[in-house]
Amino acid sequence: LSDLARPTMRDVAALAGVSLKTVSRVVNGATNVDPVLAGKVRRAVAQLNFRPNQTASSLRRGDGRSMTIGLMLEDAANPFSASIYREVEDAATMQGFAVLAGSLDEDPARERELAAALLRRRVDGLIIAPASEDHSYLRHEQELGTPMVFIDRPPRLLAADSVLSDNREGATAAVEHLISHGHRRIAYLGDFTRIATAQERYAGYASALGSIDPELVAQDLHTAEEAEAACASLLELDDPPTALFSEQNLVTIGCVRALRAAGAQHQVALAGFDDFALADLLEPPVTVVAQNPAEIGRRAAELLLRRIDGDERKPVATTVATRLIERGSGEISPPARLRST
Amino acid sequence: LSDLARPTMRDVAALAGVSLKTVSRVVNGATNVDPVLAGKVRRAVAQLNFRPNQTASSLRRGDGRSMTIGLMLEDAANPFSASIYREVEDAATMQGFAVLAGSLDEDPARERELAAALLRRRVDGLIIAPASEDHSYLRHEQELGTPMVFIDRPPRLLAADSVLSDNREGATAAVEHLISHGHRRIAYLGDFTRIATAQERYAGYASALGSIDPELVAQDLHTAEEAEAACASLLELDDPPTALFSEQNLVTIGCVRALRAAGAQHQVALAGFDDFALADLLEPPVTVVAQNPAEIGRRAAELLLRRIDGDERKPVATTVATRLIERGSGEISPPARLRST
DNA sequence: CTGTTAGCGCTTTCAG
DNA sequence: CTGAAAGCGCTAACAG
Repeated sequence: LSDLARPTMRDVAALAGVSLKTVSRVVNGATNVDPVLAGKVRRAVAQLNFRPNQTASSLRRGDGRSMTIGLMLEDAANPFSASIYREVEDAATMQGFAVLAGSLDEDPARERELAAALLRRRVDGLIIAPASEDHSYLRHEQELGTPMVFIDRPPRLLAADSVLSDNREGATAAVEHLISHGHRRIAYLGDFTRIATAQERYAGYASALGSIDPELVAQDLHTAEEAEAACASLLELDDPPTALFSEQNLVTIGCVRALRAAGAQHQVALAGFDDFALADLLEPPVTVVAQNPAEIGRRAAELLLRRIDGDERKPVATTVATRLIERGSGEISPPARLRST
Repeated sequence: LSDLARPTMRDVAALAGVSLKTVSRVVNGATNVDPVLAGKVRRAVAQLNFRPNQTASSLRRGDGRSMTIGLMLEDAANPFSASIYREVEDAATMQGFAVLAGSLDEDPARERELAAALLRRRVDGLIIAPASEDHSYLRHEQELGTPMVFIDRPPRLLAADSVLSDNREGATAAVEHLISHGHRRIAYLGDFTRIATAQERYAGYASALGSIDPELVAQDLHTAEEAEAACASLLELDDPPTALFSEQNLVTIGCVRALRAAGAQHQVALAGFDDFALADLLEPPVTVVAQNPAEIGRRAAELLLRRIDGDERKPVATTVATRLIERGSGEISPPARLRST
């Protein structure tokens, strides 16, 4: 790997026998250039394998755009984040933007570090699935004109755009579905209570149920293993739940495992928040409230790009509907003696 | 969103009453600065909310590093790519690099466009899961000193580092496993024959089997739906296969569906290349040859970062082992009358 | 230890 | 339609 010097516009200009500015015009597709000179320039570009340095260009350019947007995800490896990533990428690419992304792993410190890293690189806008509960540290940046759209969870202590699932509504729908099948003892299994979406989904569970038996509530479950253990305990109660509402993907999977280990997968009903691959191939197939991460990603990207384009309306809060998908596990009835209605 | 001017080092220098260069020194953590002046500078930085412009810095800086690497994936939304992404991100972040990624969707044109977009942004290196079969277009860039590591599929017409699964070996192991359980009529279901990994895995299948019945080979299946249809046809043959070897994730899932639709999931054996979530929760659980995408991502990132650091050894080809995971579907025996050995 | 000068690669004036 | 000069925000090189 010899370190030759990378050709610059200067080199192209010299080879083509024109001025630097003419090269700049041709490279940027200006129309008012003598076709003869333009031809010479293009030939020189090809011969030298010249690649414009977009970072230098954006430094000098009037609008100062880097043509790059920042995307802060919970974890790029999880399917929810990954499908948001993909939609954002597609929308961005279509308009010539590249995507600089990173994962937060529920760590507020990581959120601030990543934001700083992206901002040092002068991204033109930010899409944030936040881990922290205080976004005031972004206010100055926002005032400087960097637009930001929050996804999955709302901004706190900052007025900004958001694109969120209707978490409360979706949870209520799932629990009401279980109630309509005759269940009264419905357990809640969910993630960290400090997570905004978990709070909302718990609120939806609570409001559908009216009164809550604290014995049936297991919170702060963050992995499938934790959920499996918690679920196993619930099933061993003297008066066990006849149905489970699981607040999150990994928790749902933990429940599936625990039910199966107890041989109860056809006795105890299960409805989970968030869909997952192959849910329809499990036995029984798993009933879920599906979010629409692709739609969230698309809407967020479109909104951000409009903001970058100069849209200065006040912040908008967009809600993306959830959808109950009945597959079997949520339509199991309780034992006859325990049936309500 | 008022468009105030973003503070620059000049502004910080003016407020702190020092020279621009002193600010630069403090911001870059130089030690040889009078603590009193450094304090003034830090106060000014905080007061103005100054953020260094890394793109300007890298323009001037000696090494010209953008502290950004480019990552070209098959599809950021699929779990294999997503887990590579995550490992690369972690390795990059640890050394202060950011990741600019994009998806190729098996489109060679998209590969070239994305490479160009990343190179315009002066990424310091490239990790490429290629879609094309000719990478000579990158030679000039490589000679200019941009290191590149190919993953999942090898570079073509270009000498470069690579980190690949042992596709052939893994396929052979899977098919030999089926043979050891008494199967002789083993079908192959796989993706586009132009994809290098599919070629390797087919070669592994062929070499394990010795002789091939073309009736049992279904290729160019790219979606679960196509695979399901192809699998259904195979099951309806006069002399149907007693076992299936599936070359790829989505194909495996198509097979699972087809087997289930035919009620044959406990009669016909199935071994798939590439693991997937919940494979162990299906009925029967699916036997696979697992790749190790995390390991591929980690190795590729480490290698690339070493190259960026100046390592100029000649290209190395790294192989990451696969692992046969016996879960049940691959251990089904053929009907007695058809049993070999 | 600090400041001045030059200039990274490019685009913006603004004059020819 | 073209080019020369200036400068984006920052750091290298050198002088004080």
